[in-house]
Amino acid sequence: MSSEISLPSNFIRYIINEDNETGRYDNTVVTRFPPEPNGYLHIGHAKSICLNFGLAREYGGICHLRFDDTNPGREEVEYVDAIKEDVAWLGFDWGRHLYYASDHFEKLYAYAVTLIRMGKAYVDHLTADEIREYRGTLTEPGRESPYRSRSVEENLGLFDAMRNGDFADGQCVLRAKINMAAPNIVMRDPTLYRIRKQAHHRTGDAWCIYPMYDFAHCLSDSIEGITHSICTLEFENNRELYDWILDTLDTHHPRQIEFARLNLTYTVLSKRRLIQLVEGGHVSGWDDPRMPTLSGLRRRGVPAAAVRNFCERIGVARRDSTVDFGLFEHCVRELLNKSAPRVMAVLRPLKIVITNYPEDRTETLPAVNNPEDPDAGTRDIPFSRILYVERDDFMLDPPKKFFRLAPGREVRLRYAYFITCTDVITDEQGNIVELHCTYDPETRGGDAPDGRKVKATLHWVSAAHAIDAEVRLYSQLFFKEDPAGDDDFIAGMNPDSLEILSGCKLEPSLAQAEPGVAHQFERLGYFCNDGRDTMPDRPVFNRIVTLKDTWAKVQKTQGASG
RNA sequence: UGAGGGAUGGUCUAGUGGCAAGACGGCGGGUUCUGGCCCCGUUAACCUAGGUUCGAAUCCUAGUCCCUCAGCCA
Repeated sequence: MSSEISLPSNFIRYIINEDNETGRYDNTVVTRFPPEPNGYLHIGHAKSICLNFGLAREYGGICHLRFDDTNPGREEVEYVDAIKEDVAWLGFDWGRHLYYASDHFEKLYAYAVTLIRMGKAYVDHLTADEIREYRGTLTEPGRESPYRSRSVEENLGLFDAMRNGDFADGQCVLRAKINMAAPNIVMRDPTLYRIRKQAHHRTGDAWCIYPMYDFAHCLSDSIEGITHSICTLEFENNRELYDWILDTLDTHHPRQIEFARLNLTYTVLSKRRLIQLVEGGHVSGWDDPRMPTLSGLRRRGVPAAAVRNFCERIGVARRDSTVDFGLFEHCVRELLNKSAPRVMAVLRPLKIVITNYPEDRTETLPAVNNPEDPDAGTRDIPFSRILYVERDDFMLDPPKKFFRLAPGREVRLRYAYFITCTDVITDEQGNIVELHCTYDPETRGGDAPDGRKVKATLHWVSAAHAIDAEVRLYSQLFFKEDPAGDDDFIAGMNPDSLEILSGCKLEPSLAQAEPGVAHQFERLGYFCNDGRDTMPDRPVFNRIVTLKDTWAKVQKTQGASG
């Protein structure tokens, strides 16, 4: 933890510091990450996870993982398991502090009974539609339910009957008795319990009434001894009810603090839209490498540390904001540049024959594994007469700033020799099928004894030794910066977000590449073996992120001006 | 137009009455056996109008714009 750079503060730390100064929570910090197990975690959740676990660690406190499982109709163990896996992958440990709101059901029920006894809650037989009508509008007060003045005894009996299953779904609910004219609509006698005759993934058939979020969340926080209950901005209006319930019940009262959720350019982060992508078959699943889900990022090859760094960089505030996706890519590159071993791979092969190199000869040449990490050592790569280079690295009629291979031009093959292009072989249609080059034996290893310079260094692979692979190139799923702003956001999808390349040529060392471990394909980007689709005879690699490409930028401006 | 929030370079975030700072991006340069990394330089902001103050991004007043809320979802 000593390697941490000092970060700018944020408003939450101010609040905690203040609480520590006044001794409000006895100088302890207990936070929690409270996902509902009804979907997969995405990078927006990562912000919350890093915040909650990070603050707890920073202040010497603890952070609970609590599943907010109060709605049996939409929650499943599959999601519970996936969420645990994702949080652990991100690098956080909840230790023995794993909870479920459903753990607290019995206590929650007792609290509800207490509320009834205090005359602060009642069983309402209005239908859902009627409750909506009675609620009023943003500008008009609501009306009181005719069932609002039932006696405590009657309410006690009715609530007991609700629990016993004497009523059908929707027949009645338990409501808090607060104020139907409250300017904050959340306070107009909110529903506390509803009837759901459905099996719950943990409590089975033990219950047929389930607490609503507003009731379960504050009390779960209270029961678990949470001090700072950090949530997103849309719960701001609910804070008044959070406080009301805990004040009325006069029990441990955590402080709810809201922050702005993460938005990212060119991506959607709402659960609803993510589900649409999966169920509509627009992606291959929750862990499609183009998805902003943690499982997608993991499969793509993004290191957890890069996600954590990103979450630190973006900060925490109360204003709505949209982070440039470029910042995320920067964090991924920054980390991978330091850690990823370098290899050579040719994605779009162009055959090269070194005409003055002996046909039966093969030699091995040492290559640096990671210039950023001297301890990474070197490896040997085979060189022979027939090679592949990248098609993009040759141009018949190169423009001004193109430094790579062209007829008559000399370039360096990385860690190998200088070569000069002597002939361009084309087919009947005029397509370039191969290049003939000569090499300078004096330049072995990549330096010319006479000190002559060359403007480009190309990556290459020996044809006879290359591994064939499929490589998947990913780019943004959406064209628009704000895809969610469209009614039909599916129409805004980028049809070329996945490009599959086959017949790619990899250097032999990649035969041992472990799934999910990133390598830099020199001059191209960071890639990793896809653990799911790789077959023994057909490796599949995912592109995690490209390298920055100033040549592409030059090309773009040249294209724009001419 | 009820209530609750929010407005600082293109983007994100600091600032808590005393020189508006950092990161990403952009632009220019250096270095380089990766057009990568690294290094140097540069660009560019306090929503508006008043007020308090020696001094205001910060405090006060008024306004403008944006977000959230009318689930038996969370």
